[in-house]
Amino acid sequence: MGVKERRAREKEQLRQQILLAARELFVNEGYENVSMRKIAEKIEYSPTTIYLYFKDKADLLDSVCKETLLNLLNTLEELKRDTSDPIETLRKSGRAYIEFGLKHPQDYKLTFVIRPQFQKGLGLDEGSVGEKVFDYLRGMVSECIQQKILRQTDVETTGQVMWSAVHGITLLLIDFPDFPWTEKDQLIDTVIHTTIEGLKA
Amino acid sequence: MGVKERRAREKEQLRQQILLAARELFVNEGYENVSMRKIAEKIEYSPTTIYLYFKDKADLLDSVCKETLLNLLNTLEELKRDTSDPIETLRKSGRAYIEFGLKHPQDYKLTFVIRPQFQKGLGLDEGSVGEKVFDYLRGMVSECIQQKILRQTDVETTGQVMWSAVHGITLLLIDFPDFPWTEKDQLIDTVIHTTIEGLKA
DNA sequence: ATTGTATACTTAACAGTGTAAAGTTAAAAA
DNA sequence: TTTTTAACTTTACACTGTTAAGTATACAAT
Repeated sequence: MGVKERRAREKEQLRQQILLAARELFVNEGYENVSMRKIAEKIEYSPTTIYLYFKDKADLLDSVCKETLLNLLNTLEELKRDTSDPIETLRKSGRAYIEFGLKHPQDYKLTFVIRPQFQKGLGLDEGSVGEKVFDYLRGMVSECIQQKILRQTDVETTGQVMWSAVHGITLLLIDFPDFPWTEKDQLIDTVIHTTIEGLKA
Repeated sequence: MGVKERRAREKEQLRQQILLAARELFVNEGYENVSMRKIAEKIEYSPTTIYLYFKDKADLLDSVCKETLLNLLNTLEELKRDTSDPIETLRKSGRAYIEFGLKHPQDYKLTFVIRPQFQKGLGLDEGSVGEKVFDYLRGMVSECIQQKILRQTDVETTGQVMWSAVHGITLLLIDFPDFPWTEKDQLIDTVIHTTIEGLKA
């Protein structure tokens, strides 16, 4: 009876092993430079074995990105408990989002730039992790508006403006590391501060 | 005597032909899905001929992006003449930038996302077109600050915040077309308005 | 205990990739 | 008319994602 369960466990284990190897390679070498054969070599299985666990390379990417989103969500949610001032929470969340991107630049690009190129269906579908991340943002913004801290415009727009701000600075800092940015921390703070102030006005 | 010049002209012509074919294919099929053989087929030359004109595929991409930046720069500079109110110019330029990105989404991604992945040296080097685009932005911001319309902080940071705002919303709108954005035009206006107001405060 | 069957994995193969090296042809220079 | 140079092509290599067919092992049924 327990045999079947053990088998299932072993299968899941290999699945995780593949996922881990894929993530490491994607992050270190870049999605395009990682071949199925490289992943296979790393886990010491034949290349085609991967196809027993994932539909194709894009599906593998998909799963890696889902994990990344989960990590991001956890990072953000840990934060929420701390303060009760909603605007402070918003500010901190913005910083945490950007720092997450800068700490895991490849994961961030994989999730928010590379993946959309392959999967038009953005992974923000109903019930997805992506949607939960945006729900988190929506909740924060909503609180700020309720407390009349932000100009009472609709929650959606406000949230989207906020997202676009942190997304923009994150990607620029990742993609153009040699650009003569002003001091990084100060720049990030200014972006967040500017956006929030602008949303108040 | 004129022979050599005619030859040079013909060479340049083929170079342009390759560039045109590459751009069209990149834009329509995506950089990764375009092979040197496809480009060659389009111009009716053998694949390796391209290598007589461009170092490799990345170099081809490089040249395409340079053109894109030139187009962007022209679009922006045509705009500057119109108004004398610097803040209005800034607002219009922001809109123009975003609209350029949305009108040519593939070109935009090629230039600001794909290319940096291959060429670490961002094409914002001294004397480059990329630098000129940022110079344009710097100039506008500088005027606004001189007229004390924007909070007197340093020009660089202000410009970078502005860039990050327009870059962010542009990429999000391109990459997540199925996301439930609020009305697009209004969202874009809000992003620009928010950022500028935030920079004033 | 022996047979049949499903499961997990591998081998072989296909059509395609970027690109280097060598070969070809035709025009210009000597 | 011969030699040199320039423009282009052919061939080839090592690699890619992925499909189809093959194999071996563990389980179930007789």
